[in-house]
Amino acid sequence: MTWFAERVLAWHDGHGRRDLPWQKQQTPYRVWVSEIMLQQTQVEVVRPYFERFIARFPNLASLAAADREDVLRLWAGLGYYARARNLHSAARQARHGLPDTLAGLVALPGVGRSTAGAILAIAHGHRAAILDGNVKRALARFHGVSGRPGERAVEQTLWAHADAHTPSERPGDYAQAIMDFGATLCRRANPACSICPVAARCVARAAGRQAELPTPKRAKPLRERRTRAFLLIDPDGACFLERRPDDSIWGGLWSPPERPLDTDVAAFAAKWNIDVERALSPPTARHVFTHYRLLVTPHCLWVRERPAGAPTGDGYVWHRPEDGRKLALSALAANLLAGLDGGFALE
DNA sequence: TATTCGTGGTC
DNA sequence: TGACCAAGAAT
Repeated sequence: MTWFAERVLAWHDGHGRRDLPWQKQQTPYRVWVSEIMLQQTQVEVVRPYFERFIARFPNLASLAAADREDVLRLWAGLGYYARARNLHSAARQARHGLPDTLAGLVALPGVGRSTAGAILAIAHGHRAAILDGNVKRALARFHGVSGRPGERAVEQTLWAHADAHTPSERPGDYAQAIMDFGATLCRRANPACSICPVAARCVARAAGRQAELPTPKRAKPLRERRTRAFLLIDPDGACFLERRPDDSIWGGLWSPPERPLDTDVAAFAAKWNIDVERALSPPTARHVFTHYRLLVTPHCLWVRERPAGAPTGDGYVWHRPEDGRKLALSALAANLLAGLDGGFALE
């Protein structure tokens, strides 16, 4: 075992997080679900979603037998909904048991090399490397790897370091140790070098380059999309929703209909002023109803404020040009139900 | 290789 | 408070 792995593992044994929900019964199914939820998502955000999901779908068979709608409902609010769609699809593909090889796991939708490695190491005890954002940051600093992760050469170098440090003893514990180490000590900002178990041989630490590594992505210009939301409210205050296409944002979830700015409002209203489905608890539930009044968001801008390279960041925000007030679309319908001004939150 | 996908944490 | 990004994968 390398000095680095030994030190990180020892640190985790004494100070790491070892009582997380998915660390209790480390079955392939539970590890798989947790690793998918944890993609680009912090531990404390995942925790309640994991508990609810496992309570409802305790094993592979129950998930495979579930309706996709129910899977998405449990995922609502967690983001990156392709993960839920892929998870459900993969459960049906592997209905009789998850693969226990790298190639078999990577063949499942939503499972890449790093997630497959985590499942193999944690659930099966195989010597498999992982390379998530935490590991990239820790290894880039420890070995002084310059260059943006994303460049082929940098990626290859980091994978090589990750593999070299992965021990044949306790590979699952090491996988969780190195991720926890990156998340809690070798943080992006304010790394805890003073108590770091590997600071003595850290290249970045010796050179005072902790803040420079890993090399940050290039900042990119803002983009903007303009669309219009159609908010149909029935006499009870329920809001009409429709299911979004899988390949769009919030794919598979329910939201107020979204159309181009030049959409014919009258035609749209005529089309929907019949029996349609409504939702009492947007954006996922459906009910049948008949009469709606149509509210059209006034010159709403659907603005992508995030710089590309920083995934979604400030998110998708509805702006009202008159006063600049803004609100996430996910809260728009809820505010309409509450009788707030045009769906925009009031101070 | 670059973009897209989301919500919330952090400074 | 806006900017950046987190237990990545798909396209």
